Amino acid sequence: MRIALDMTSEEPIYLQLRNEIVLGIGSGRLAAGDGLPSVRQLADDLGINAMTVNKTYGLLKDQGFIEIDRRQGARVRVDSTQEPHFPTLWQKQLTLLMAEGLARGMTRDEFLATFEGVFEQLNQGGRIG
Amino acid sequence: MRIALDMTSEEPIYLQLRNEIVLGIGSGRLAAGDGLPSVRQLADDLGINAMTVNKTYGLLKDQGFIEIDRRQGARVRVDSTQEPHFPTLWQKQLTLLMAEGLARGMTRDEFLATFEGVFEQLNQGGRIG
DNA sequence: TTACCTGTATTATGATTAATAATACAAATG
DNA sequence: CATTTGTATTATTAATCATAATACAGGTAA
Repeated sequence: MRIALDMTSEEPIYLQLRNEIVLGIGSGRLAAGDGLPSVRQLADDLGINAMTVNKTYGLLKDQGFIEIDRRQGARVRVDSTQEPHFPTLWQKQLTLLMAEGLARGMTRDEFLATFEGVFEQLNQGGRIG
Repeated sequence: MRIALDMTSEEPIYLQLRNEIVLGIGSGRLAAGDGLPSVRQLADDLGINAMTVNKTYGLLKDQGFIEIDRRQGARVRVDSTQEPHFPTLWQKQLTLLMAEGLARGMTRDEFLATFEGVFEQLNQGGRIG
């Protein structure tokens, strides 16, 4: 899976990496059970420190997206669903995002159109099989 | 307008404040042309430093949500729309958010329902007149 | 067993950011 | 002329980010 990091961004590297992996899972490019590279391997590929990757993996584990097995490494969880207050947080983020859109003058139709477009995009990203 | 800050949050105060104001604008509780409190006034009310409020106002100005007039203070912009690469950024954020939802097992219908709910909530928040 | 590769913990360092505090200043209002 | 606006400056404290160099426990495979 291709991962692009912006070293000039003010967004921390470990967060960028976390987001890229979540995007991979959400789009299906990373399927449940798929293994992730080892922290050293991925750090080498991306040209960053292994502890930074480790921080990302720890975060993804805490957030329930992956599970970590000694020796086997990190794998995408089969049931990423069970996070207690996820719905509340998610809705809060959506509220802020939509408020920003409304403040910019977006209409309900524009919301729906963008929504549909993103959904399509994510659904096409998956693998066949 | 009521503003609640969480001093224990890891989200910076100036960002929390920025988000609260954007929520105010998006929901219509703050209408175009409305004046915001002075930096010192708001800082006093919230029990934070005036320079922190100033940082928030500067950010909101840079992002096109408010305009700042010496002596008159800060006012909500009438045309918050004209920000060049806003649509791209907005879509990127929505993509990440929806990917997170998909990874959690959310369905298309759940997306739409939540979306409608948040839209309603924001539209009811506005003022009459 | 031995050698290797997992994630992880530790300690240190340098750079940046967040928040506060105490002033000070230009500009506009009353 | 006194007041209030946003803003700039300087300093300080605390926290975060990223790196580096190791080291360790625990599985795996030669």
